[in-house]
Amino acid sequence: MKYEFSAIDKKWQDKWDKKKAFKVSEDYSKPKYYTLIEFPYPSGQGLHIGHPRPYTAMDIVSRKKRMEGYNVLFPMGWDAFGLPTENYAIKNHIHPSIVTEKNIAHFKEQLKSIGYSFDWDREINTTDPKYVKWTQWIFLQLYKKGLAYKKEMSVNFCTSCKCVLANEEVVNGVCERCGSEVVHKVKSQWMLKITDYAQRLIDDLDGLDFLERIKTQEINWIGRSEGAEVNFGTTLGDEVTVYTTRPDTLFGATYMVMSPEHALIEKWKNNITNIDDVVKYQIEASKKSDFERTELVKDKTGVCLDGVKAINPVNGKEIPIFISDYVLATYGTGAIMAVPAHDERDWDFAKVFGLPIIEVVAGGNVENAAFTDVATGVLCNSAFLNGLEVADAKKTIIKWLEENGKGHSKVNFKLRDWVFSRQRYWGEPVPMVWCDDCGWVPVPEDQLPVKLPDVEHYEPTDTGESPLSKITDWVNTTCPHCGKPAKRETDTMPQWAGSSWYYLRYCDPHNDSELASREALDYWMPVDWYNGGMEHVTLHLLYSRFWAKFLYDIDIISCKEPYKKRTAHGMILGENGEKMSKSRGNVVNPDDVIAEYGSDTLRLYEMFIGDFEKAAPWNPASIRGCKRFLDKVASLPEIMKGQGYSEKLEASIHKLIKKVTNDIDNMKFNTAIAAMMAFINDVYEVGSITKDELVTLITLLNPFAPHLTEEMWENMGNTTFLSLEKWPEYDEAKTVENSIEIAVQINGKLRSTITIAKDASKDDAIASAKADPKVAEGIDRKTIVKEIYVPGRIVNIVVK
RNA sequence: GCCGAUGUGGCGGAAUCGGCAGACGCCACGGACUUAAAAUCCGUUGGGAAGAAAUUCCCGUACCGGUUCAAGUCCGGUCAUCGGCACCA
Repeated sequence: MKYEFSAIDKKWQDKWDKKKAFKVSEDYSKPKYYTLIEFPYPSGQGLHIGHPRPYTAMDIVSRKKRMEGYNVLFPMGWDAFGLPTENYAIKNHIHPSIVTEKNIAHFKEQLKSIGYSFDWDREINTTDPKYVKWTQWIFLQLYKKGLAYKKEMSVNFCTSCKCVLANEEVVNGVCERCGSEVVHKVKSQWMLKITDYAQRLIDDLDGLDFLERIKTQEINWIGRSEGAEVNFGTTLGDEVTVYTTRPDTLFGATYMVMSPEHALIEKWKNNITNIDDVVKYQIEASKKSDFERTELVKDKTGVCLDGVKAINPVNGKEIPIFISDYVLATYGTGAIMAVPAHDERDWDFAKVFGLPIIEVVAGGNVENAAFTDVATGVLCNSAFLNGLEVADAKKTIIKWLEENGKGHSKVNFKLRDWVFSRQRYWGEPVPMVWCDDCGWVPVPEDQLPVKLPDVEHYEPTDTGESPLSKITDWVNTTCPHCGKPAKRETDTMPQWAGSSWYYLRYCDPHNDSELASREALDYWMPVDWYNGGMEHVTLHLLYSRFWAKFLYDIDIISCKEPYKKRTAHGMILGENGEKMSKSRGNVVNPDDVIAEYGSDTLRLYEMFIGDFEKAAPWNPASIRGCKRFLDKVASLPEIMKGQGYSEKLEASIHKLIKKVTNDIDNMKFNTAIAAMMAFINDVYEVGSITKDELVTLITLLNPFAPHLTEEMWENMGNTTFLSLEKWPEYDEAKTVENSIEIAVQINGKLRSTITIAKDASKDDAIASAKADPKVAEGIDRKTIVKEIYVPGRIVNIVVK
C-alpha cells in the first residue's frame, strides 16, 4: 500500500508547530542533552540537498534522546552576514537586510517541510541588532584584555571581493570564497590575538571526543615547533636573531637569509653597496601573489647584501647575508641561519649561488642531497658537539647558547593572529571610535549595538576602504572619552564573528541584559554533540574554541571547551560522483524530492545513502527502495493480530531494539535502517505482526520517519505524540534465539553448518559437528590434532 | 614533500573481540497480475567448473609476503585514490 505522504507530512508538521511539541523545558533539574548542527548561511539558492544529511542525523539523535527522557536543546538559526547576500543586494539594488529576511523565510519553510524537531522559539539570527550587540560586546572585552589590536601589516587581499582575508580564508593561494587571486597589501587592520591561545588550543583537545582526523588537522594548522633563537653578530654591529629547529647544526651555517621585508635592511641601506639590486628584489617579491610564491617553489632566488656579514656566535666565522623570499617575514624572526648540508631548501639555494656546504651530521652524502635524518645522525665538524646524537647535541648547544647569552630555546607556532577587519558593508561594525586626542576609544557598552547605517549604496571601494567610510553622517561622531569630534571605525567584522559564540546564545536567546544568563549557560554548556563539515576545522571550529576559552577566562562561562564531541559528515555528490554545482548541472533540489517521495523518504534516504562520514553520490534509483520500505511499513496494520511479542519474532525484535539504539549512538544510521528493513522482511515471511511488535517498530522508526509513524500511532487509537513516547528497551538475554546455526570448518575451510542450542557446551557442539555427515566424511581416517569451539560462532576441527 | 584517511560484486555499501565475506538497498534477468504499461508481488543474482537434477568442487576483500586452527580484519612491504597542509627554517 502506498501511503499519502503529502497530506500526512503537512498535518503533523502543523500539529507539532501548534502544540509546540519540541519546546525545550526550562526545568534545569532534568538531565540535559545539547545537540548542535552548524547553522546555515541563508543563501538565495535555498536549501541544498547536502544540508539535510547532518540535519537529519542530528534530528534523529535529538529525537531519540528526547524519547529517552532527556531535556534536549536542538536549536536552529541563521549565520546571515556575508558576501553573497551583499553582492546580490548590490546587483539588484535591494538592501541586504531585506534579501536576508527573504532568504531566511525560504530556508525556514524548507526546513519545516522536512519535519525537524527544532525549538523554533529559540531561533537566532546573527544580523539581528539584538544579537550584534553581544558580538560587539565580546569584541570590546577582547579589546579591554589587549587581545584585539589594530596594526599596520601586510595582509591577504582578495582582488575580486576587494576585501582583506584571514590566513584561514586563503586556500592554495586563492580566495576561499570566490577563487580569485590573493595579493599582499599593507593595511591597518584589527587583529585578534589567537596566538596567545595556541598552546591551550592544542593541549585542551586532549580528552575531547573529537574525531581523530579533526584533532590532527587542528594541531597541524596550529603548527607547534620547538627550536632555538640564536643571536648572530654582524660586521655593522647590529645583532640579527634567527630561529631554527636545528640548533645542533650551528657549526654548519654557511650563510644567513633574511626575508625581503626585514627591518634591518632599511637601517643598513647606506652600507649595502648593491642597494639598488636589493631594492629591486624587494619590490619584485612584494608584487608576487601568494599563488605565484607557491608556484615557484623549486627555483630559489635572492640577492646577497654586499657590505655586511653575519658572525656565527659559536666560532666567530663571518658568513654572507642574503635576502630571499623563501624566508617568510611572518614566521619566527624573519631571518634564518642556512645549513645547506642538512636542510633541503638551504641546499637548493646553496647550489644556485655556489655556497659552501659543510657536513656537521654524519650519515648522509651532503654533496648529493641534504641529510635531514635526525634519528640516526651523529655530529661531526662541530667542536664540542662532535660524536653526539642529534637530540643530545640540541640540548648541549642550547645550554651553551644560554650560558653565553647567545640565544635560548624557543617554541614557535605557524598559527598567526586572526585578521578581524573586513572592508565590506554587510557585517557587524567594529565598535570603536578614533579620536585624534585619545586614540582608539571603545564605544561604551550601553551604546551597543552600533548599527549599520541605512543607506542606498554599499559597494566596496576601489581604494580597499570600507564602503562605510563614505557615509560621513555615520562616520562622524564624538569621542566617548573627551567629547570632541571623532570618527567611527568603518571596518566590519568577518563572517566568522557571529558563529564564534552562537552556541551560547541558544542557551538563552532572548536575554537583553547578558549574552546569556549564567544559569542557562551552566545548565546547557558544553554542547554534548556537535556535527559539522570538515571544511570548518581550521576556521569556525578553531575560532569558536578560541572565543569560548576567552569567555571562560573572563568568567562568562564555566567550561574550557565548548564542544564535548565533534563529528563530521561526508558530502553528498552529484549522480556522476562529482561535487554538486550549478555549472556541472548535477544539482538535486530537496523540494523536488519531497514533492515526489515525501519528507520521510528524503530523510530515510539521506541516512541510508552510505557511511555517514564519507562522501556519497546521489542515486535517484536507490531512493525508491526507501519509499518501498515505508510503503511496506504503512501496510503492516493489514496483517496485525495479537498482543505482546510473538514467539517467532521475540528474539528479532529485541535484537532490533539493540541494533537501532546502538547504531544511532554510533552514527551508523545506514545499518540501523538496514536492520529495520530486514525485520519487516522477517515479518512478511512470518505473515503477521502483533500490536506490540508494530508499536515497537514504529517507535524505533519514528526518529527517522516521524510523519508516517505519528500517523500510524494515531490510527492505532492514540491521542499523544509518538515523538514524545518512551524509547523501547531490550532484554539482552532475549536477543539470542534458543537454537543457533553455526559454521563447521575442517582445517579452517567451511564444510558444513549445524544447528545447536544457544548454550551448548564445547563437547556438545563438537559432537554435533562430528555427527554431521559431511564433517564425518572429512575427518574419516584422519588424526584429529585440535578441536576449537567459539561459542555461538564456529567449530573448527584440525586434522592431519 | 609532510600529515591523515580509504581501497570489498555491475552500483551505494554490510561484516562488535580475527570466527559462515557480500547483510540491507539499487540495478539487471526470469515469472505472476494486466488488453498493455506503470505500480505491486514471487524468484535468481561475486566469478569459474562439473552435473539431467538435488547438489558438489575451486577461486575470490588493491598487490606481494608473514603470523594464526582461522585474516577483509593483525604485522612488514608495494601500488592507487581522496582530504588537509605546504619554502613555517
